[in-house]
Amino acid sequence: MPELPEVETTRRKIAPALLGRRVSSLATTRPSYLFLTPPAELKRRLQGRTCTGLQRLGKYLLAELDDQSRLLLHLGMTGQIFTEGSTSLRLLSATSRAALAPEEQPAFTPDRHTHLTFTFADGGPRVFFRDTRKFGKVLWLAPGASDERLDKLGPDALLASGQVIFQGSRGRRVAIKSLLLDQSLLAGTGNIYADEALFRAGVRPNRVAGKVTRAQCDRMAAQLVKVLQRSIATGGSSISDYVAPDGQDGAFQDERMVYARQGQPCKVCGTKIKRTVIGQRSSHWCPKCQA
DNA sequence: ACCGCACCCTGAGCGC
DNA sequence: TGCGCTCAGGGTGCGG
Repeated sequence: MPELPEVETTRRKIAPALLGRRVSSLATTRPSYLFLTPPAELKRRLQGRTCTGLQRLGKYLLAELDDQSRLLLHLGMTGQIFTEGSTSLRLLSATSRAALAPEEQPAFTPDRHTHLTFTFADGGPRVFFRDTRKFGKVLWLAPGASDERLDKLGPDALLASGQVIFQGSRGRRVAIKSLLLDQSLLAGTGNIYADEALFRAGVRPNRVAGKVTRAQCDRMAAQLVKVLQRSIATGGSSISDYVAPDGQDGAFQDERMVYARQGQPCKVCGTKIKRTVIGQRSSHWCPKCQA
């Protein structure tokens, strides 16, 4: 689910439900891949704490706590953070959703994929962290502690510049698409928006990074920023407050030019959109619009 | 330093 | 209905 726009949307949505509320207890699932801090320690560290700030670093969320410690969260591929009582339709499969009338929305109860359940001292709505594939991450950071994951992040993708991409790409033989996904170059770019930015910049995803011109880098940076901002404005590609009864996805869905549109006509020139695999990620592009 | 690839895990959708 | 296969918005760690 989450690239920069989805994580930012999550941050904005969840912040009001988190800030200033004291955690009375934390429930977790069993120790697993996603717990970089073991569940038992996590409970100990977070009980009694109050969240004083929530920031986004690339695709990471970093919660600041009242004892100066911090909680690092990553949503991986399928992570979701949401409050009790928010619509739970998007937690169900598309087929389950379609079968339900709006008034039949079931109340969400933590299931085996709900790895964190925050209960607050004020007795208000709980906050859940759910991740079916467990590619997400949960890490508690002691006051003043740093983490290599954060240290190696490049500048935020919303601040992308042609200069950064140009310099970072010199001498590199990887595909430019792979470079755009490198979080140490720019933090926050993911598979959808890399493809969308490359289309809008008119650059083929498999171009050797070191051969991309300065002018192309300028276009890629400008289009990346534009597409990310636009997606944030529409609430991201799949995370949104409102999910139509028919199970329709997020608003940015309709604005995608290439991602997951293989075989369909290019919205600009009508040529069939191609799909190829670059760096183990599916890539979508127009053979005519992208040189 | 760079590069390509295996791997972490679960579920949906498809063809047979 | 079930089986086997492919696919999925991410990141790490390994060997060459």
